[in-house]
Amino acid sequence: MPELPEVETIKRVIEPQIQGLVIDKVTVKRPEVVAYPAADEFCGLLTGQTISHMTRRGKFLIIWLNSNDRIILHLRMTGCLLLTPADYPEEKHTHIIFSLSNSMELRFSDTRRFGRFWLFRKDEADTYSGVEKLGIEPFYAELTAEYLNTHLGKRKKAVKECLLDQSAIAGIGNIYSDEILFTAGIYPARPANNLKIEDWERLAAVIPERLSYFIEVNRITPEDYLETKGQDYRNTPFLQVYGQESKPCPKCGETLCRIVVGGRGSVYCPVCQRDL
DNA sequence: CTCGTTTCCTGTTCGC
DNA sequence: TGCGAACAGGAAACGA
Repeated sequence: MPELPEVETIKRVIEPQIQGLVIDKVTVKRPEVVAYPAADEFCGLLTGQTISHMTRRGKFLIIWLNSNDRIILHLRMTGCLLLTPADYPEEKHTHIIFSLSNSMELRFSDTRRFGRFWLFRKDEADTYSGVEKLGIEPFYAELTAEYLNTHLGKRKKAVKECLLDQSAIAGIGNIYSDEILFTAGIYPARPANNLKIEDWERLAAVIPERLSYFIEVNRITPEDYLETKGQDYRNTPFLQVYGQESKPCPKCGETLCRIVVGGRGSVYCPVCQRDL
């Protein structure tokens, strides 16, 4: 489940290795993975194009071409991008292969097939992918207590659900919402309209701090990334609460609890994150 | 605008 | 040991 830190890691690993390469051929094995345009058109339009650079927006990756056409992709739950030699063993569930001019291949695999690709021409409006609906990037200066209070402070739903709302803040998923709320000392199921300005202030500070921390500890070399099939950089040793149910709280030693908030499993410390 | 529900998918875990 | 059921979850689509 790549969230902002993992997507940023993938960008940092892949981008330097594909810049300036030409896409010689595109093979789509699962047409439904290409959301727009039709898969054959997707292949046709990309063949022969040169890769300029990559950017990230929330959990989306954008591969820019010299023509200013752009590939947009979302990895969703199990999507994975891997740059491999052409003769490298193919991962199960590989759905798209970009054959590149240095005889390497950029491969997209996705067990659960939730991940999607879009391709937009230069100046073509993106009304499909959802990028346009995203809220602010967590590292932008606009992420202030005032912004959070204005956009989320009147909502009745749980603060955790608000953090997961991509149209408010882009890039936070289930793992890092739990981590952020733990660091901020806020109970995940607490209604957003119950938070005080001090709570929003803590969140405004903790959100970029936690995300940049996890990007930092995520650092991985291209060699290790390929070696581990793009799977083993997931911060597991650094998570304080996510997946740590019934283990002791790293701050106070109390046993961590698990509840379901908005349909998502949520782990928290009943002492450090008291319900008010 | 906001809310809850359903859908998409397969690998893993769980209960009997 | 083996089977089916439940679970995991990002985000769109839907109805209210």
